[in-house]
Amino acid sequence: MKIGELAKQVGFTVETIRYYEKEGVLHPALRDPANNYRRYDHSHLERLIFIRRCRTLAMTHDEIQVLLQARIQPDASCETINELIDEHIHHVQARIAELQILETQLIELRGQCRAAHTTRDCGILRELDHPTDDLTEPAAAHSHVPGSQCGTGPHK
Amino acid sequence: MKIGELAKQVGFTVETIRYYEKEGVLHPALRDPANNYRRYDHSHLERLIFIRRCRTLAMTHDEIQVLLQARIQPDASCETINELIDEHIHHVQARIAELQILETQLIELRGQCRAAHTTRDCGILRELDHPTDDLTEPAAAHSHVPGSQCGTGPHK
DNA sequence: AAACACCCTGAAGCTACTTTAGGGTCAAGC
DNA sequence: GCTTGACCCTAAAGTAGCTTCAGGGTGTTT
Repeated sequence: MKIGELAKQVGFTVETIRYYEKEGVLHPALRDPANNYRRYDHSHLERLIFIRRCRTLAMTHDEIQVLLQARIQPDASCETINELIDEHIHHVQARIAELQILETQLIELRGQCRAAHTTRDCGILRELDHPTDDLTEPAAAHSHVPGSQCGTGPHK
Repeated sequence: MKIGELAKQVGFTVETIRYYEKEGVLHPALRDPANNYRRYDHSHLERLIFIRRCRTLAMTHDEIQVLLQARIQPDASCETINELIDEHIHHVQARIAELQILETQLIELRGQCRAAHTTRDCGILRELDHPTDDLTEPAAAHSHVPGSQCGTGPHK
């Protein structure tokens, strides 16, 4: 199977798959001696599906590496895995909580200016200029689950 | 006021303030001719507090630039501002919804392995290996409010 | 005069990719 | 046999919003 075919089957772009190889998340493919094209088999496909599932669950490459490592040690305890998932759930929950606070603040801010008039009289700007509540930490500061401005592009 | 003093007052690091100047978010400071140190006055402080408030609300630098621009055109309509905030609220809400789906999926996954045993029998790994539900898009794909792996470091 | 806190610059690192630039391969159609 | 278009390759730079590093000057205190 060539890389384009594999990409189609797992729902990554060709570039992403090559990137994964470079980063060591995916084992290097064998090359066709005739043209240097990468050749993939079923094991690559399985591994990529695994990786895709993990990314869908918003795990980092580090976390995925831990899981992939565990996967090839069938006799080891799976406690590490359970802990990893638990921690990850906590990250996600923390991020949700942060964003909900953010949502509340934004809605309140929006309420400062219901009708459109000049910026001079805009309650939103006024509020941003002279915060009534204290300067809290930026919302995205401490979670590994991101805050508000990173993942712009699509995956395919 | 020197940069360290300013940093302390607004809650950014010195490096962040220098970065903002380089990026054009903050106007360049005057320099002390004796030692080339940056000198700040009250207007810089106000502007930085404004920026900090916006970042706390998880706005991008582009969004902040729009607001800063509006702030110096007191006779213009503030409709742009209202729309910007509305859109931003939608981004945040979309992100929350995505993360809540993610949370559900993770908790269900976690439920596949309640007791610690060998990885061979770990329900979590089994589930990741052979996804029962279809391969959906990664959770962070389409929102400008990030998904799960960007904002690692603290702000101060 | 040494120690230490503070200031400066420019460049690289971070995450997980995407985009760009420049070029080779292969099958089909004229 | 030659072009067209789909596919493959690499290396490097760009994305967002900083942080960290390397290397060096300034200023106050002891």
